[in-house]
Amino acid sequence: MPSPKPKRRPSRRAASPRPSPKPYHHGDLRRALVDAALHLAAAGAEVSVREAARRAGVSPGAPFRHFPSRDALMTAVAAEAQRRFRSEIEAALAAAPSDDPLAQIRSLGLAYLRWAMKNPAHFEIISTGKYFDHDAAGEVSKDNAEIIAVMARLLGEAAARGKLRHGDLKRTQIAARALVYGFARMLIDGHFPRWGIAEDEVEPMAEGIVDLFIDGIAK
Amino acid sequence: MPSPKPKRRPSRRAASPRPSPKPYHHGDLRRALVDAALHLAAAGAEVSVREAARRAGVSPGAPFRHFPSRDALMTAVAAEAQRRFRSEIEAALAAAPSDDPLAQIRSLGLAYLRWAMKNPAHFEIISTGKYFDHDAAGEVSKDNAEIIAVMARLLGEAAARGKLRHGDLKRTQIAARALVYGFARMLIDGHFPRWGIAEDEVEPMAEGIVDLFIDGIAK
DNA sequence: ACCTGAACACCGTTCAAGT
DNA sequence: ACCTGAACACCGTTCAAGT
Repeated sequence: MPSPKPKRRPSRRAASPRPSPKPYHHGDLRRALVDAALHLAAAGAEVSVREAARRAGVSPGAPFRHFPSRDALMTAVAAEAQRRFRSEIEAALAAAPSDDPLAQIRSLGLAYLRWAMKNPAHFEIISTGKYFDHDAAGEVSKDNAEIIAVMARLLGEAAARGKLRHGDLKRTQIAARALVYGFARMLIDGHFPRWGIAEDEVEPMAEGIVDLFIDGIAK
Repeated sequence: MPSPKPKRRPSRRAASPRPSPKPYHHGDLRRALVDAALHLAAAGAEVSVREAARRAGVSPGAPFRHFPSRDALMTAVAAEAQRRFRSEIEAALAAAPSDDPLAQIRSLGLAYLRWAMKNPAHFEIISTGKYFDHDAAGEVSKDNAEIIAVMARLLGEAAARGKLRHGDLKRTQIAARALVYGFARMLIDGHFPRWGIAEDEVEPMAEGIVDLFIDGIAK
């Protein structure tokens, strides 16, 4: 991952000869904290408010001017990750043949798994229910609901064309989601070594289970 | 869950007239700490070494005489939970028709999901890769490997009788595990409300996806 | 308006000292 | 042999005080 280094943004107007190394007003501390948290997570570290503050060059109390709690920060981080996740999935769907719903479902599943494999820590932040207990996380829910809606539409089209063996679309959709969610989670939770699956076998296996599932539901 | 209350075991030899309310030697502090942690988790609380020590009536440093770290305590907790999980699954398998591998696989899947639904916090402790990073957790791995082996045997039998559509048994097994793991995790991570699945719809849905999957792999 | 820095109540963990 | 209790370095969070 090419880590976009902490951008020292030019101060808002005329830059003073020597830009102060620790400006009193940060400019966009909120954004800097979210970025720091994303980098911490991607590096495999625990995300702490204090460490994010350190990375942003501010005092331990400063983040609480922008987020009422650690959970609120993590919710913002999750929203950003979910946004990236969704946009990658939509790109994959756009590249798939638009007249074949099962092929589109396959693309959706593969894009889902590929993103999770490339961004395991961010996937975990999106997935785990530790933050935003209710669905107070409007943005996260919205982006997720969008993916759910796309999948529902694709399943509906497939059913309309007589391509599905099973009539209960909701059940089919939950099973599909459980499959990819479970695979991604097993990866993140470190189960594959115990299953004798080496790192370079994960991606082919991901493809394999998507195909196996689609074969199973297709008529 | 009938909480087995912290057993005040009789002091080792002749009990003094009034048993001291806070005995200096605990008897089995290790066990008491694991039990406390299991109860804390089941109650939805964070498991902390200090809180477990408090529950066991000892000082904050005492647990470290029995566990080198918090992770070591959690590993012991996970081992106990995994043991219970495995024994419930084996009971369910024993009750299923022994001459029908697909029916046994169905029983296995349902027992897996039922235990996870009844013991979400314990399932999470077993599943999450935060503790016992490698497979240093001998007991957990052994009990889990046992379940994996049973499933592999059942799939092998089903294939030998020509009951499977797909020849790649490993792939089929990973897909099956990802399905139940993902369903359990979605429950724990709190995703079902966002999917419009109420609490009393979870169990039928669990059955539904197991049946759908087995239909998909059966010939 | 935004940030500092000290403070508080929590953790995990260590270690001398007690019994 | 096992536990206490103080200590240390961390957290999240609050709040007066600074600019």
